[in-house]
Amino acid sequence: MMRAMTLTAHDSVKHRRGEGTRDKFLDAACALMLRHGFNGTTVERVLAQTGLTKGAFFHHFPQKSHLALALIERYAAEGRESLDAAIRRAELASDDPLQQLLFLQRDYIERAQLPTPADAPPAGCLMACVAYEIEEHSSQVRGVMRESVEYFRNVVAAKVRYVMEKYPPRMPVQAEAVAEYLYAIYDGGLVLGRLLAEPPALIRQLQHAENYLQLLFQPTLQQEQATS
Amino acid sequence: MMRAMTLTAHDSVKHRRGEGTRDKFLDAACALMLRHGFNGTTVERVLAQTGLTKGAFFHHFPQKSHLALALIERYAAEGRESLDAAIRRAELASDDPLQQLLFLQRDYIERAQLPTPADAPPAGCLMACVAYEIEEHSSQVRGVMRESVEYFRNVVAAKVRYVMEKYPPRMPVQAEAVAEYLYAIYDGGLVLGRLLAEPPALIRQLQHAENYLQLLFQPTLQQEQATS
Amino acid sequence: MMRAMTLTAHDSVKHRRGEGTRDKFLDAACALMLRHGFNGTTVERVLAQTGLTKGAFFHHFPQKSHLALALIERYAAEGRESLDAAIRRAELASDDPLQQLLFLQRDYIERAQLPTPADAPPAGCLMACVAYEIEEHSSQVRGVMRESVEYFRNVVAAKVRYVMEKYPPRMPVQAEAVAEYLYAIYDGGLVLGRLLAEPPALIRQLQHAENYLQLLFQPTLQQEQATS
Amino acid sequence: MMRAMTLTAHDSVKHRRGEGTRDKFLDAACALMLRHGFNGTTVERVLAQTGLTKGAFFHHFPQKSHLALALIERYAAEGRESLDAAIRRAELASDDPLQQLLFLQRDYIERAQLPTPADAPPAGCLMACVAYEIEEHSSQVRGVMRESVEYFRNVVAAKVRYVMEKYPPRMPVQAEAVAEYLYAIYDGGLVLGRLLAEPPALIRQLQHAENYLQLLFQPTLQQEQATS
DNA sequence: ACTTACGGGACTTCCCGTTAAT
DNA sequence: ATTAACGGGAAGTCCCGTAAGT
Repeated sequence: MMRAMTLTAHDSVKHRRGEGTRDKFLDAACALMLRHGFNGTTVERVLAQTGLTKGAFFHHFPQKSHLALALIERYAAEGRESLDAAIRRAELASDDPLQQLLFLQRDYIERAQLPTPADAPPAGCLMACVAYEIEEHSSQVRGVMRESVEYFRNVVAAKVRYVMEKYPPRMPVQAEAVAEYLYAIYDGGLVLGRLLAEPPALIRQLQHAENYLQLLFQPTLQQEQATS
Repeated sequence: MMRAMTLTAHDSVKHRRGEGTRDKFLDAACALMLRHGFNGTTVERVLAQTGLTKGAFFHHFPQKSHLALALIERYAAEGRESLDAAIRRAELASDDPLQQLLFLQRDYIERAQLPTPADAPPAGCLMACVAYEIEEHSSQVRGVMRESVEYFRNVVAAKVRYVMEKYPPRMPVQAEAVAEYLYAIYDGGLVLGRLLAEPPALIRQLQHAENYLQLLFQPTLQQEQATS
Repeated sequence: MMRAMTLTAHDSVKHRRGEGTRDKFLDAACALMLRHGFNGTTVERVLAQTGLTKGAFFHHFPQKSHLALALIERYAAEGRESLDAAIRRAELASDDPLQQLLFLQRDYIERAQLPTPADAPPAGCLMACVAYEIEEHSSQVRGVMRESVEYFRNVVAAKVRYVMEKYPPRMPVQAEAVAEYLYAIYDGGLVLGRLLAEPPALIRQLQHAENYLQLLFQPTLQQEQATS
Repeated sequence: MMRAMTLTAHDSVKHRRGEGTRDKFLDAACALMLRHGFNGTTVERVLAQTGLTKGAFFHHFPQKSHLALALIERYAAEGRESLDAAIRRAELASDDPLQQLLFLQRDYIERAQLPTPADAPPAGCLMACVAYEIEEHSSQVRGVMRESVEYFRNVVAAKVRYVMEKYPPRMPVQAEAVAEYLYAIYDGGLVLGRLLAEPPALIRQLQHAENYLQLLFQPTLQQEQATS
């Protein structure tokens, strides 16, 4: 969640022989998951997508559940990196915490607007996908997902706290809850985009979240914002 | 979405022989879907839950996909009824469109707070569940889902338009987008509740949505609201 | 075997209520058998063809095997009647036994040449059909089939014996074997017609059989015959 | 058709791992087909016969229909080889085309007389078997069958043409039709053997076919032949 | 590291047959 | 006599996983 769906190959410098194969599996499985869910992503389908063979698959993932875990771990790591990078960009752009927070939100909006290849799977959150087949997965997978959300919440909540110190909110809110909310509206927007078969629905939700941040914290609220 | 998960038996007055059986299947399948997803909801599991037999299942649902369609159709119908009833309650409670809208939102919050049986599946939206296995499902299922969201959006947007006529929004917004937003934050909250394994997370999101409505439309904004 | 495939309704005078239904089942099952074999003729397919329901089927045939038996018995009875009628026609046409035998064979050829409706199943012998799934059937069914062949053989062999008394065969043959042979070439022709997807193949075989009878018995063999 | 049922193992010199398994399936399936037909030849029965597993079966035949095709293709290939070998033997035995043709026919008769193991399925033609469940099979299977018959017809017709050049037939016939006839009487004899539950019935039909060839072509017809 | 053959079980589908009701 | 709901099991397909081989 909260970052553009990037299925592009990793840029790891050192490729042990076979690392590429493993990533091919992860890339294919990720795309299939967003189309068919986890149980619908059969090993055979992954093999068909990659052109590799069963032996190769089970060499890298002794159990299919290992694939799910690796997928979620990679997805969580990408999410953290994506957040950290966006925070850095925001902090470079302004010294004011509110401007940084708004910059962060706009950054996510912009990335959500990037064009996607025609054959890309419908936009979606791999974790939400797993969350809706939750009892098919191990507690380890659930742990990674929870920690991933908590990481986002903690990092963003820290920023929100700075904002709240400087800009008293118009309504009583908690920093963690605001951070969570930004996560929730992103995932909610993705679901809505799928239900309506209309990916831009996500953008509209993210803009409401930006509105909310401004209404909550912006002291002088003139009509300087543009909304679609 | 946007309503408590009600798996209670139907109260239709007169059952043709076999209607009860069909509903038993739907009830069990609904609960299983929210735990395992559609592919994880094997017919065998449904039979184990209901104590019925394969013959009975196949009699009512010649293909397993027919179960998915029936499930989604029933869920959509319940959602519409739930919305219509909540709208009626809101209109009885006040004559002011903004108060009605806020009442509606609080109504959903209260229903989300109702205690659930210990063996209930984790809170979730059946449509979101299907949306994350989207390519396993027919276009008919997708159509029912889209129409269901559109119904919610249209009904709520009508109400929002009345609000906007009387209470000019502090930021430029569109009625449909606001209605959509209420849907999205509900589904996003459900996903978040699952990712954190913490169902009350949904409540916090719904309250932010209420905040947003107030900040947008309420002319005199004092500190009378409660936050968790 | 050895008669045109007649699937037309029976002309029984007295129809007890339900007799029509039973015959509908038999007609539909007969056509399906010649397309799909016995195991491929599922009860559901018969129901789809007839528009009747399962209860009606099992009312008339407590087991599916009863259908097979009824089918074979009806087919055997029709075969006997068909033979008896052809024999009568032959005996009316000439007093000479050889001419009668040749008339009989030409009668079968003519009936095999009758046009068939476009939606008729490919020409075939219901008994051959059953014979190729032989171990799926009861000994009772096998008995009816054997007796049916024996009836044909005995009736025709009697005629062949008269021929042999008057016209000593050019090669030593037995009356029963000649009768059998006429049966065999008919069924072989049907198989060939199916293998080549070319129904007229049957006619060519029947004409060879006629040739054989002439070569065996005809004292003065001039070139009065026409062959295709 | 027109050759003894040989289910003996292939004598290919070098087996890739797994070829033996595939042939085991084909051998077992062939025997079961002749007893139960294709639909009666369940995969489970094949497994019971071979002692192999479902996984192995599905590995070699992704669909059951692929088994049918493989079976028919192997059967057709064996039929061609069998015919070619018999033709070679006939051409070694005599220089006279008529003697060769008669030798060929007697060759088939002799092979049909070979004793069969007690547990062998009733004599039958795999193609006739499929032909009587024709609509259960793909057009590819039908094509292989038609080509198989055409091969036999063309090869034998070529020989018959030589005979006709040297020995003008007593009745006007076509070479192709005579070749077809030899095929038809073989398959008809097999059906008759099954209907009478009396395998030797086939031999009697084949001898009539031999008679026919002699009556048609043999210039001086003495009583040197033996009949059963 | 990667391949092919295989093992074996689960799942959907299909089918024969029964039963309660009319 | 005929229907719909249902029972229950078998069939074909699919799929995860193993293992021997290269």
